[in-house]
Amino acid sequence: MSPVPTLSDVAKLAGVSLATVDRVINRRPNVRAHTVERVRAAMAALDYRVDPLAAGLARRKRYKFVFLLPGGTNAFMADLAARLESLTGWLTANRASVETVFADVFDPKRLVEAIDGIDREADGAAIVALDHPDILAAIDRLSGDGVAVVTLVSDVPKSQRLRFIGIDNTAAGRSAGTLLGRFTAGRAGTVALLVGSLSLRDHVDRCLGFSQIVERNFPHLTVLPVIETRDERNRAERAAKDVLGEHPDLVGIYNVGAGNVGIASALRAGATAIRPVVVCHELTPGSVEALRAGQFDAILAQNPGHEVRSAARVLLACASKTGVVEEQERIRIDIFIRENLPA
Amino acid sequence: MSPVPTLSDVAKLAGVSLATVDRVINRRPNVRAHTVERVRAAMAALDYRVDPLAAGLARRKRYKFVFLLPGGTNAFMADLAARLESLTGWLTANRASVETVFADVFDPKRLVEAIDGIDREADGAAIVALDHPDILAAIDRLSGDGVAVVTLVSDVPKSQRLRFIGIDNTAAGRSAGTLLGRFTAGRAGTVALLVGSLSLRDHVDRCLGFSQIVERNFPHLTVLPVIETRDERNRAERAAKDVLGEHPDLVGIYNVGAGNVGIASALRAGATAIRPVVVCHELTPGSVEALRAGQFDAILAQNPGHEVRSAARVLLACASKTGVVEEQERIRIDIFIRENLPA
DNA sequence: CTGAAAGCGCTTACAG
DNA sequence: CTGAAAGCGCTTACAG
Repeated sequence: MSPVPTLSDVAKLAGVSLATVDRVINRRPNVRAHTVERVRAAMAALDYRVDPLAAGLARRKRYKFVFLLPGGTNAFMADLAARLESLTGWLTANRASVETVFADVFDPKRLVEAIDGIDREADGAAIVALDHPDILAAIDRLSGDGVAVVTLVSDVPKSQRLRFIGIDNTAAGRSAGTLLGRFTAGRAGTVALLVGSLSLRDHVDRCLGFSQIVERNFPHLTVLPVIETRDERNRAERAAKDVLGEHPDLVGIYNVGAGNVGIASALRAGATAIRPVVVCHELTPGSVEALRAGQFDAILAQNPGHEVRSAARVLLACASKTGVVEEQERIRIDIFIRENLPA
Repeated sequence: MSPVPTLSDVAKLAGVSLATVDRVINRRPNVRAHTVERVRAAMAALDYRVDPLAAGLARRKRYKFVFLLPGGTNAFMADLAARLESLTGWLTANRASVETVFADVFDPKRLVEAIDGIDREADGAAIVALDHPDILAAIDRLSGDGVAVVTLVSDVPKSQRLRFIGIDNTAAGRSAGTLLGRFTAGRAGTVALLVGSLSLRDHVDRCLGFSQIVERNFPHLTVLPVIETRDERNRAERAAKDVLGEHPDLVGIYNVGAGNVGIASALRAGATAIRPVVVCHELTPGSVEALRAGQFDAILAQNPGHEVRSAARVLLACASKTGVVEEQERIRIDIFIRENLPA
């Protein structure tokens, strides 16, 4: 017997053929209970584990996955798409291909159409979704048709998705609250809260976490009513300008959604006595530049490269019935200040 | 031709045998320049890429790696060892095994012995090293004997190591300086700086980055002379107690090395009017508890799971001559506050 | 310098 | 319900 036991070793020990061992390992039907037992015992005795390389090679199948991402100009989403693009080499090496579809996330009808339009022959799909009943239903239809679904970045918790790949957004909001609160160093005043849309679950969760922390731990800060920017740069700029103009006691801005370039530009235009503390989300050229320039104070982030790799690994593991290294798939809430920005 | 081109497709197109194509792909000797050209052209025309599964299966070789970690009670290092342990499944699946060796990092002589003792038949080694001339020489001997070396956590920059897997420690020190400086919210006073040892490159680098930032950006803070703790819990506790007793104006503590449990306990014993801001390194049960309890304010961390996986992937890629996803191997400086602690 | 053949450890039809 | 044989896409001796 070789140093590492093989299928043949198991077959020999159990006194059956290779095909039968294969049936037991892969839980295929038509094996007598008694035979299953014998094979199981032999596997246990030898501490046998299948060789994924050999199994992958022998299985002729190639896998197909679909990634459904938001269209539009959102820099983070563009980054996500780019990371996915650069993952194709790895995917090909693992006998998989991916089709990327872009859809308008802000419009439930279109998103439903896009989900319903996903090829039912696909082995899996990763979807940046809106938490809306119609979307939930569409995801469940897709899943019911045998396509494994993971939600990416923004979750639809009650759907039949296999798993959510993204950060805990309530915790991210709480982190933003603590950083902003502490960085204001005791100054009293108002704080502006900008979001892309109140119909996006991740944005709402961040608002919740933020408000909780500020109310409890920083009573000298008053959070202004939420402003929606639709994740558009111009609207974010307008909102920041208004807020800077109308509230001379503004000590902080938390931008939950996109549009950071607009905020930086508003900050440049309307210089105040003491610059407000600014906390935002995602490493994009605009946000990084503002952090470097000292206009922003902290960036909360999720790693888009990690997210697409995680989605791909999870879908592949599901399709090929192999395991997942749980710890590796946990997406962390990254905190960046000027000093720990990646090179 | 299949949807994805294979070796046979290339061989057919180039009018040569499989073996010859294999020689060209793997840069084996004894192929006429002209033949090489023909094969290269065919590969390019078909956009051929080798199937790593098939190649891995056909190559009968199994890989052996050695991980050299510090012995002792350091909680982070114990975590690192545990993560490595739980990676064995993945390693086996990839035809690799690892031997873990523990050595005293604080003693150059012993460390040299340990490095010299590494099996020259091994395909690669990951070493948590001390940046010392004798260690450098030992690493270069190992590397010269054909064992690929990566340094882990602490680098020996001028050695022949393939790559360093860890964080930028100067940047980590700068991050600590900014967080501690901003969290003190303008209060003036002294700051204590504890390190494990000034002969550890990572510790010294952190001190450097920290001092730079504090001097430049927080002139109202005075950094006290560095205290060495040898990464021992009791010495750290003693140091913290002394500093708390002797400096009523202490506003901050930065612990560069291990021994966080000792510091937390000193903090509990010697209650001061305003608790000093505490920044430390690594997520360990003790540091996490202190952060949760509000005794510590921030933890800088490197992800030990990521680090051992990265080391394993890099060594495996080197041994099997396959590629590395650069972006995936970059170890980030994680910042944790109570709110973004992993679940 | 080049090629024919065996084999890596599985899975897949097909036959019984 | 079970097995014999072919084959997945490479690499490895061996022969010439």
